[in-house]
Formats: sequence, C-alpha cells, structure tokens
Amino acid sequence: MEASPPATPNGKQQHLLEQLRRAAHELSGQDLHAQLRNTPQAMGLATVYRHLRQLQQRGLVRCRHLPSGEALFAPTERDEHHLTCVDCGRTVPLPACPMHGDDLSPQQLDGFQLLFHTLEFFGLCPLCQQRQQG
Amino acid sequence: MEASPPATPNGKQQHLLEQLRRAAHELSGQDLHAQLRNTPQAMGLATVYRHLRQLQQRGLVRCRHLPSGEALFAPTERDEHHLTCVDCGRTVPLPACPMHGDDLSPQQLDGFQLLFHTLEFFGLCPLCQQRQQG
DNA sequence: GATAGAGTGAGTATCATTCTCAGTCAAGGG
DNA sequence: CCCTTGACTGAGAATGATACTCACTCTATC
Repeated sequence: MEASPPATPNGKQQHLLEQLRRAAHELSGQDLHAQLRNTPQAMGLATVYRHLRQLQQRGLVRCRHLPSGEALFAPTERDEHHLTCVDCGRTVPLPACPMHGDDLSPQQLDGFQLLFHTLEFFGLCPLCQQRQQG
Repeated sequence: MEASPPATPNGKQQHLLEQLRRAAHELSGQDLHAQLRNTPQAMGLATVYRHLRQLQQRGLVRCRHLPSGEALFAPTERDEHHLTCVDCGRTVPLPACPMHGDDLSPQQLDGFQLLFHTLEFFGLCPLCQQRQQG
C-alpha cells in the first residue's frame, strides 16, 4: 500500500504528532482518526491508539482524561492545564502552569523517569451553580 | 425535599463515603459495589455510580482516572497524589501535595466554585525502563 | 387505604479503547 | 528471482467502565 522512502523511523507517528502540534487544542484518538480520514495520512483507529500510546511512552505527548472517560492528547511541550465542571463537563484552559516536575525530589521520584504531569482543577461552573440553586 | 439539613441527606451516600474513608486507598465504583455486596449496605452498581457523582459534585469525594480508563475515588480531605507508569500502569502515592487550590487567582477561577484538584505525574517506572532497554 | 414522589437496581445500551488475526510490505538469503 | 521472516496495519469483534431505562418499592401525606 504505502511505499515511502526509509527516511523516518515511523511516518505515522510523525503525522500524529504534527497533527497534534498543528491543532489549537487537545484532540482525542477519535478526533485524530476522523481528521486524518480522507487524507493521504489516513490510518485505522487501532493504529492511531497504538501510536498515541508509544508517543506517550516516549514523552512526546501528554494525555488527560475527561470525566466522560474520553482521553485527550496534546504535545508535551504545551504545558496547559484546566478547570473542569464536574456537572456539565465544560472545560476552561488555565493560562499558566503553577507547577513543575522539578518540584519532586529524587526520593519522591523513586527511580521513575518523569515524562509529564497533569494538574486539573474541578468545581462547579457558574451556570451549574445557578441551576442547582434554582 | 432538600429542606433537611445536609448533614445526613442520604443513607446510601453516607455509607459510600464511610467506606471510602475507611479504606486505605482509593476505590473504583466496581470496588465499592463488590465490597458492599453481602452486607446490609449492599446496593446496585447504578446506585453506586449515581451517588459517587453526587458526592463528587458536593465536593466530598475526589476522582482520578487511571490510564486504563478506570476511575478511582477518595475522600476530598485526603490530599494524595500519584506517580504513574505509562507503560505498566503501576501507581505510587506521593507523600505530600506540593500544590494547593489557593494558588489560583479569582480571575483564573472564572466564577468556578472549586471543589478539588488532581495532580498526577507520569513516567516510566524502573522496571519498564529496564525492559525497554533489554 | 389511596396516592404521589423519590429512590432503587437488574438488565441493557453506549462508547472509547484494546484485541485478534489475516493480509501486506520490506529486507535478506538461497 | 522465489521464499522466508518479521514488523506493521486495520476491519471487525471483544472488553469494560459507566450511563440509561423503567418497573418496582418504599415513605409520607392526604
């Protein structure tokens, strides 16, 4: 099917990473699969997830889970965190990350090779506060 | 009616909360359901999840998601965070939380009523680092 | 009692993710 | 040139956690 020159070790992972970098916000596995459909870089859903996991293990993408269970992916270098409503699920990005992995002592790291972190705040958004009072 | 004081609004929710407080570590919805089976406090799986969501919305329990997609619940007052291996999924609790919600400015909060936060670090555990090199 | 409303749970539906497995490709040997 | 080997792929099925449905059961009130 695909006879590409042996330039890069893995073209599909590169495509996924570029897609994530191009995107204005985090994407789910389903999003990525849908966006690539009908393009020359199209790939099956299983392949998307396979490579996302590998990219994550190589520290190139980070991943967070919505309350809905959906996982969202973004490039690791984008250090963005969120405020999420536990009622309606609405998510607001926070402008800056008040936290860095350096804050962990070697003893706390316990031999782990740190790849990324997620810091998520949960609460009730203004609309859901209103609705609950009404 | 919600006219009654919120101290003991619902016996089943109380049971779930007590179960979580008694437990040495976080529990999933399935765990809670299984642990209560064959006790006087037994309740259906649907009821467990219903009440867990309500407890979360009232700020009484926090919830985090494992890479496997499973959600783990703990009482909010237990301010525990983790180091998780993105390969094998092993999780190590961190002794202290280097982060507090107070670190968010009112402007950042954007009207949200803050309930809890999750701070999770991801990396490769020593065993998985070895295995990947071998 | 009769009635209304909230709470419940067994079974089913949903949906993201993972698994299976047969097909395809690339490289190297004979 | 075949032929083997191994890695990669993806369609479809399996998995598993969670949400939904709806008939049933309490409880309180009339």
